[in-house]
Amino acid sequence: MAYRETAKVRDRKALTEQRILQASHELVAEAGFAALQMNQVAQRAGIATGSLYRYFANKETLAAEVFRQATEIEVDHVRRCLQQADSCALSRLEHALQTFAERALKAPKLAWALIAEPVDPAVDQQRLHYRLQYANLFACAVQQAIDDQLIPQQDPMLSSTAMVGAIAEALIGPLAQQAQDPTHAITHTITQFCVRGLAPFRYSVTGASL
Amino acid sequence: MAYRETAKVRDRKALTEQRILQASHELVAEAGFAALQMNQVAQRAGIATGSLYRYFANKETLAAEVFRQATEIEVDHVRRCLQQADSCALSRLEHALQTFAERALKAPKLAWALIAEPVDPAVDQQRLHYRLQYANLFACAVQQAIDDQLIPQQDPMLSSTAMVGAIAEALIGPLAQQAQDPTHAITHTITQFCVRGLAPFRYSVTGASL
DNA sequence: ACAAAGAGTGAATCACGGTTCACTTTTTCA
DNA sequence: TGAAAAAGTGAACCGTGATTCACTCTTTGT
Repeated sequence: MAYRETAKVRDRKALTEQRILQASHELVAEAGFAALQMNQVAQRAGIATGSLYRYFANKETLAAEVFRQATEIEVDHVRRCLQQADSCALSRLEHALQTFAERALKAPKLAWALIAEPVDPAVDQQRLHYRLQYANLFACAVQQAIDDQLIPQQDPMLSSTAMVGAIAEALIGPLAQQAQDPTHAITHTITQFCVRGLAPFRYSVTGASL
Repeated sequence: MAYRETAKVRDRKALTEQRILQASHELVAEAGFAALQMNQVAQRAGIATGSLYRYFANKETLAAEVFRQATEIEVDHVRRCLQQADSCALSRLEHALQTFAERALKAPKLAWALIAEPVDPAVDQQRLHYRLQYANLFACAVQQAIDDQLIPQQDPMLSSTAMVGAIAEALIGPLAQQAQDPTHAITHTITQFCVRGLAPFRYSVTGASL
């Protein structure tokens, strides 16, 4: 036996894998999973098509991993918003929604790919998994708000899903008109819509928010 | 010239075209536009693959027509709800949302295909067109409610889009758990979420709806 | 320096599904 | 009835894009 993987090789392989994932991420962010084509990925990563298959068993696996990483980042952002301990559950939720909305609006193709684009069973399963994480995060905040009697009793999961849907549709749906209003105004409006949906009785008759 | 299309032939052709559209509609309703494959359509319609092309120039055209017809039906349902003159704008809107939600929940695959599934440019353009009709209908009701001072000033189009998104996501998104609650309860809940999103100050402190 | 083992390559292959077209069948009318 | 015109057929064709594989290049330990 005259060969055993050494650190140098391991590092190079790790680097190549990173380049593959990076290239894939770029393609998806630019034009969705439909643009994730094996020789495009290879070309952008600077390797041969065949080499891809030394790193990922098949396209499904690669796509699922790209999806997983991308969603992880998004979920982390939202989680961080919800962990700030310096305000009430409802404000934190509002902040998280706003972040979610702003990030979606800044990278609409990516957001669409993660939220809605159908790909294949493996990715759809990943999507389900991370969707659950998302929904759980929001739902958890909703539950806290309920416990704190800031909003009335309701199914937190359903509300959470509805809020994600409202934001997604308004910002990246087919009718999302590009930047008629400035970014911040539009995300604020839609966030307010969501929060009001949860919490009718915390708002005064003049409609002023918390 | 020893041939000119006669009534008999015309009728038969019309019938065949109907069968093609019917078969296509079934396939889409069962598994989305991805299942709209030319030889599947032909088989279900009981004709040869080649014959399809005597009726539709290509798949794009067929898909667009299937989409158009299906959406027309849905839009009509909603329009009818909004035309009832016997109640206030907000009640009508609520009724329309409820109808939209119930129909989506009963045929989720079809709803998904019409609302979200990406197909091809021709269909996407149709989608944009009918989405606009949809949004306009809801937005019109929202505007009326604003004029009647039932809800505060807001961008009716944005609210309308958000409501459609909330319903779609909650009912047919990847997290749409099948029938945990009875149909009516779930559509009612989500409808209420939407209406509250519009109209904070019409609700009393107890959270009772109009 | 050499041989074993893995890593890298990219042209060839394969699967899938839309489209075509040479052919058959049906319809119409003189 | 016969010939023109159209309708119907389905196997062959084609483009696209994932996957394979026979080959070359690198790396490693003796």
